Amino acid sequence: MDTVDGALQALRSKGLKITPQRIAILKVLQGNTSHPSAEEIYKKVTRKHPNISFTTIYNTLDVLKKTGQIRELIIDKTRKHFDPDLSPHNHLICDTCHTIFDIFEDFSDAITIPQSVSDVFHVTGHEIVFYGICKECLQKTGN
Amino acid sequence: MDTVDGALQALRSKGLKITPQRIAILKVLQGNTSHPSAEEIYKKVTRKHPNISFTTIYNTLDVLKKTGQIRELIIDKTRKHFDPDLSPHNHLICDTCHTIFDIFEDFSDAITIPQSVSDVFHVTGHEIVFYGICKECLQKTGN
DNA sequence: CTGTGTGCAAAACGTTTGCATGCCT
DNA sequence: AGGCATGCAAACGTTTTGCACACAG
Repeated sequence: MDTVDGALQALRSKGLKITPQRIAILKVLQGNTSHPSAEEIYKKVTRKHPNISFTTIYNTLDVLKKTGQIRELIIDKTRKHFDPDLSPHNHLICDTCHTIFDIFEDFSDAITIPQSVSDVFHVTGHEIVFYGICKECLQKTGN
Repeated sequence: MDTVDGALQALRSKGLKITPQRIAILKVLQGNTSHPSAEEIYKKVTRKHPNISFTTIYNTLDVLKKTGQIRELIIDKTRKHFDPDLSPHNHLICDTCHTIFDIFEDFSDAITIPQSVSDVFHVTGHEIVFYGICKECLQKTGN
């Protein structure tokens, strides 16, 4: 997604409804580069919207995913993460603190599927995940 | 891991114990290219070892992971999968049936971390996951 | 004999569901 | 008015934990 307004229009155009809860969730997501989990979104939304439920968070994330406005990341063993940045990019995840970072380098030139594979599998996309340790954790651990 | 015997020796050399349950689990894993989940391993082991518990499955998988004999795949939203093949390779996952396939093409030439990234993150490995639909599901869905 | 491994049951965890009510359009 | 959205509580599936007992070394 780009802007809250754009996202709202996308919802409206599909007959979906604009609610204060959805607006609040979209505000948290807009420009968010922290790859939040449902719980992180819940916590932030709760600050200004104390009565919101997890059901609504999950429902809205599902709607946004299905309308192609956010991406679900399968990177973390323990929970799902969401990324409002739809531009093609990849991720680094710290083995220690589990923070997810963006990497905008383009590797797509080399990622070509050989004929032998495309014969038996229709590839629609790919995701590269880098594992390692972030600077902060390196310093804490006494490199 | 390569062979059951090799894996057992690796355990022994670390003061860990060889039990019938561990042997049974290793037999299921040896040469297994189906990227089984804990439950799939449990089901297979149960055939010859009806009293084994899930605790032992998880415990053994954890031990094998920590001794570097199997790899845990973070690919599937709903459960963990394990891969005894430690050779560098990547995976395809079918969006429909969630089967995981291997792809042995080497993309590493192009996957170079730029200085700007390695300054703030120490990369130890990476994994490329391809998404799409496998041949079987394509045919069922009426392509 | 020591301590690691096992199996059971219960708990924990993130996520999903059923349902009555609420509210956007 | 109609139907989608909300919030609650309960259910779900996977994984983890506490504990007493068993057994490999």
